[in-house]
Amino acid sequence: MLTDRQLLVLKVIVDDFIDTAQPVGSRNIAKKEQISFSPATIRNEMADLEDLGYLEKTHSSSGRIPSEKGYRYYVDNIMSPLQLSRGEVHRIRQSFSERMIELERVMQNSAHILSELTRYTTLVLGPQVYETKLKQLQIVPINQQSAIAILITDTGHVEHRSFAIPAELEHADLEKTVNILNEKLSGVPIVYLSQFIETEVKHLLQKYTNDFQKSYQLLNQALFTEQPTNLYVSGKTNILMQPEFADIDKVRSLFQIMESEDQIAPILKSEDEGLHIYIGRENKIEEMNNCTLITTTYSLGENQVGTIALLGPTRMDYAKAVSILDIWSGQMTKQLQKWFNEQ
Amino acid sequence: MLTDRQLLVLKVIVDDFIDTAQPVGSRNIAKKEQISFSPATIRNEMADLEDLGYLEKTHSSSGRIPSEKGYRYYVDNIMSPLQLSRGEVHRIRQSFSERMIELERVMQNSAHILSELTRYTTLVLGPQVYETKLKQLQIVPINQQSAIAILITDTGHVEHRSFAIPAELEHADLEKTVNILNEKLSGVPIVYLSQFIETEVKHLLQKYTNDFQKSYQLLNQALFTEQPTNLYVSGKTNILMQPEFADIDKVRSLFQIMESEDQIAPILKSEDEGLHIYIGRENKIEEMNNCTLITTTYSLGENQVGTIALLGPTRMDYAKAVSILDIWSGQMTKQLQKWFNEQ
DNA sequence: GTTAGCACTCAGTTGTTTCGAGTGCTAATT
DNA sequence: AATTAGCACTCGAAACAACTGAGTGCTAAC
Repeated sequence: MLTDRQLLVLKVIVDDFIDTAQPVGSRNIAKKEQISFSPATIRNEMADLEDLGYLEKTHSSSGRIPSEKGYRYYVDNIMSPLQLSRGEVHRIRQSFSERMIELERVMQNSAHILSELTRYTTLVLGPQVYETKLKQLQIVPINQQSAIAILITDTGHVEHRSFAIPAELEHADLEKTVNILNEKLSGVPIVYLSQFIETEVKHLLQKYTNDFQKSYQLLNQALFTEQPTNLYVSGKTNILMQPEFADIDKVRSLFQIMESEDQIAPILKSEDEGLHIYIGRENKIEEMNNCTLITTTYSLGENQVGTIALLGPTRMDYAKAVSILDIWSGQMTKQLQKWFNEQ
Repeated sequence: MLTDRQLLVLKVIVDDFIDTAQPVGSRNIAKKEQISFSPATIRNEMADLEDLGYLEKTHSSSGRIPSEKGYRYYVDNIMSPLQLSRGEVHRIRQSFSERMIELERVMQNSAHILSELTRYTTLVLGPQVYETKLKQLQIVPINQQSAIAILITDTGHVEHRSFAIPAELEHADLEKTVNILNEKLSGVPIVYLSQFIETEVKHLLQKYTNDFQKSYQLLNQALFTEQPTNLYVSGKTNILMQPEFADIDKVRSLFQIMESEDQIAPILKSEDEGLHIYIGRENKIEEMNNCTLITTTYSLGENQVGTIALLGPTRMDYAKAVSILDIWSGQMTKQLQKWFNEQ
């Protein structure tokens, strides 16, 4: 267990390093008002903290920087949640003020605002697709050859896709197909759609339409295209502002990671809900080993869970980042509950 | 006027520098097969080319690099269009294979493919909004409180917006309003919409709906929101691969420019159609002064013109970039014509 | 237990030297 | 008259030494 003075020294070092990105020396610590003892004393304490693994030196006669363990301790035991400014809280609230029908807009907007407030990179992962259900399907003809399908899921995902109407499909068949689809498919989980169509819809189409082949083709074009993107990244450029990314190679590899949803999505999906902090090598992606990732979840309905995360250097303003995520996820969950009940 | 030999030397230097990003010395030039004279001769030619302003030295005893004037001469008089590989042409063609209903998808897809093929950054600017006309409007109710409006313009822009249905609006009124809107608004240029509504639609609504206020509110919510994004950027990360952007500060300022549509859009809108090359300081943005921007236009209907551009270092593979843009814009214009006539 | 004092360490900066790729000029060659 | 070999010269880059200063650890005094 650390003494009070060790705690204080550790806190001052972490705070200072978060601020300046420079190793902290005993002399500078002694200058702070909170500190009432001499550099020599601090040096002794620092030596002890280093032995315990909370601090590191960049070289034998440098000041100290926090180790990953040091950050961990700071985050778990020292850090006090920051009181956000009224303006900051307002901005977060604001992003929920529009009527929420499309979850996408809210997520995109949130990503933008959070990355502006924190100056870190924001990653938002939408709710898991395998749980979402089709709520409504509309097919709007545009002209003789084409139509637009509008899909709305119970998670507020709205999507339009345009597609060609199979040539020579009779108008009556088109109408019937749409009716059948609309009636039968609402409430069906997206992942079971194709299976469900085989077992429940196919025979109806065969029975009620004149040209089954064409109707079936229509249906497939309307419903099955690529999966919608589920990951929103905002503020990538903020990474460039951090001195730890002065090296272009690091930026390059990190940017490449962030461009592929496949690599990012798994690490955002944490096992359990709530706030998680992954400091340095605690996350599994090598290119991110000098970063910290703070994730938190928001929930929509029963099991539907999405994730929002902030990515910054390990030397991150933890207090602020955590406070902002907390407020956001609280607001988000509240809003979603309200919205979910309304439906 | 340059002699044939000067032309050859200039070409070899530009080609070599495009390839290696290193100043080119007389010795290395002499080694090339195309060259049948000694380093000393080349040195004399290089000195002349430098006097004429086509070449530069990085320091007094370095090899030569092309000046902006040198690139300009190369582009205007020396460069021969590159024969693209079958695979490359195929990839470009492919991006037009889907049925085109939504211009957005095509643009996004094109941006992606071109930045992959060239390894530069691609910027696509959609057709000017002030010329586009509303082609069709559909309002699809989702539940008691909300509906989705689908707007389709004659340029193939498809957009959906969700909005709240004003409380207590009668269903009959909703239907009537939609009908009136659909009937009256198609073909109206977007920018005149609000004016047109005042003069042509307002009195109809007053006449045929019970609660004019509510209907009018509905209409405004459905039609007037932010302007859709018109600029698609792809392959920003490619910039990081260029050795001229090893300096993080340059990357930073360039990325910041590219994030704001306001700054990029004006330089993409060139006065006249066809291909344009802006080498170095020929473009007006200071942060882009060591870049080359190659733009070309595509047209849709009569006056509707969009722009696509490739952004890379001044040391760009001009021949390839130009060929690729040429092919793309040809395909695009052809497809759009076909599509436009069909409608 | 705390702190002043001091020797020691090491990154970073500055100055010096060396190396080599490249030039420009002159004189010899074709 | 055009080309080329030869050579002195230039200058960036790399390698190395000297110097500086912020910082440490240890010891002895307070």
